[in-house]
Amino acid sequence: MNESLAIPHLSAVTHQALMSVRTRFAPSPTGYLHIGGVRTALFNWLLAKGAGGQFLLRIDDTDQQRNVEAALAPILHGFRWLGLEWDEGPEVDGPYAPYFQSQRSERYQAAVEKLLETGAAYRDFATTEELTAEREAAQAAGEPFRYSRKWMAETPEQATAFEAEGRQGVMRLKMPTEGTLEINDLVRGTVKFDWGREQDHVVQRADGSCLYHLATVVDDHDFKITHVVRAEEHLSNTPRQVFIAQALGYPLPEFAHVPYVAEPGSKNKLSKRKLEKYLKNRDFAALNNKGQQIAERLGLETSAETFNPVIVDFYEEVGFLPDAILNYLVLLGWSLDDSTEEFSREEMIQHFTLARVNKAPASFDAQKLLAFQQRAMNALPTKQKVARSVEFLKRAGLVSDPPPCDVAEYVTQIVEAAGDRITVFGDILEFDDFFTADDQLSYDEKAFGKRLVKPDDAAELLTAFRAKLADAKGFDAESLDKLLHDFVEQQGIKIGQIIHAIRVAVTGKAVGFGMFETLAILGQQRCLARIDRALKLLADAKG
RNA sequence: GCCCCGUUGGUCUAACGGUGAGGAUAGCGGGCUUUCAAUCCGCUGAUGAGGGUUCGAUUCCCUCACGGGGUGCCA
Repeated sequence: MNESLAIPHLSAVTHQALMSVRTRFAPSPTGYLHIGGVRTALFNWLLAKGAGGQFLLRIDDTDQQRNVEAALAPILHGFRWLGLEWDEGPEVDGPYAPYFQSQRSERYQAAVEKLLETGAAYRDFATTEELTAEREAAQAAGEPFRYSRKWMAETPEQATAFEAEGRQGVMRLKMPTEGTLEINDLVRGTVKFDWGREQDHVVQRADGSCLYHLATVVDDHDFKITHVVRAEEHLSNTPRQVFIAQALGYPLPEFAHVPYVAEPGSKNKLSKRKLEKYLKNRDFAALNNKGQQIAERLGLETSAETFNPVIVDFYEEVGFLPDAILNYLVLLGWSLDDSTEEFSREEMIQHFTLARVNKAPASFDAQKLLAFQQRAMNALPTKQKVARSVEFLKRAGLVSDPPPCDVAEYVTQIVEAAGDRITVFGDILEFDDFFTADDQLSYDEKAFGKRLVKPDDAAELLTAFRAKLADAKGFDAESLDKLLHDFVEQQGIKIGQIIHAIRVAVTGKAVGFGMFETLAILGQQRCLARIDRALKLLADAKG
């Protein structure tokens, strides 16, 4: 063994340990997890996992909301459901706890004091009115606003004097007045800013509470974040954060500003507040309706504000597969090449790079999401499809809980016959006719009219076919296929003249999957019972 | 107003300065069929505008338009 082999190996390990990639996502506890936020979080997660590093969750609750815990729970739940586990953060903690900004005030206070000491910040006593006046004057003069620092207190004497006037002091950054800042953004490349255009931002209010920009810089440093990957709306905020970091003597993290996820069919940022507008988008509305229908069958108490395709909970309730959502989302702003579309979790981790993240926002496309879901669902083994479908059936009250012992077998037949008609697990509920008692089956009025009432020979044919069914020896799909075809030949009719009537009679619906599978699954007794009932209803209808 | 970022079919995207601008999804037409779905075959559809640089521009530069962000004691 020679040394030249051993040494590089060792140093590579050391290097990796030192340079361990740490990323974070910083949600505010708003009570729900936004799909656009998840996409940004996913990029962070992928970057960290791909480098063997850590992904952390930090809670931006500087606003001190009253019920942080309740508002945070759905967010954490959403991350877990998607399988975006965090290495450090709420509930799992970690070496740099606490991970809640509301609990880190002392850290921010210490930073403010240091900024003051080094002259990077100053106490300011301007009133809101005075600042507004300055702003308006600058605007009237057509000049960019820059605070005059008239009420800046650089000595304790000055501060005392201002306080004597009844003024309250805040802490402001003393920003450079000239020069340029160049940052090398991992997505956007070199971006230049003019220091002279930056404001003396407030970092601490009169009541001692600190603002976001200060807090985020301190936290990212404390948590040893190496890559700040966030939405592009923060790009313009970066200079002030760089200033704070440098003033505190922190090394700068890498920055990557990723585009936001846009509204369906537009380039506006996707927001939870404009749902009404999105519902005018056909595809978005279709997805939403699908969800609402499933929710209704499940008996969920939903409202448009808390249950819609912008919110991650929606997908869980309706029965999407997390991997399908991630696969769709990763392609919203990132691509590997000109043709690869399908990625497992591991493949995403393996291939993701910031260099191939797009600069332009990408619109949320409900149809394409559904297409990814469809594909993932088709690839799922029947056994898993059945297990999840049974859960949904139980929740909808269509099978009792605990289910009868043969439920899995029964549902397996349905799932297999349904094939790709099941896009999300909630779709199983559309086949409720397999789970209702024969004398409770409800008939679609339109279908009943068109296929049973209207054709003059419906009752006659159905009665004749019922007799055949009653005598049937085998009741599997293949035998039934033959049975019906023989019947049709005997009667000298086309199959279309009877098969729709049969479908409506036994399922109550105009559409469904293969007729023979349907009959076979229901079994002889139930088919006969349902046909009898349909014939009776038909007779009543014809009066 | 000023500063920063962006702009390829409806949508997501690909294209060392040299491709018939490729793929996906959607749409349309047709076949198959007992309905729906699926499937098969075929088709429509894009480089925001204008100037440069270049033998050659989606790609580089400038101007404009449009969209987004910042200019907050919001995050």
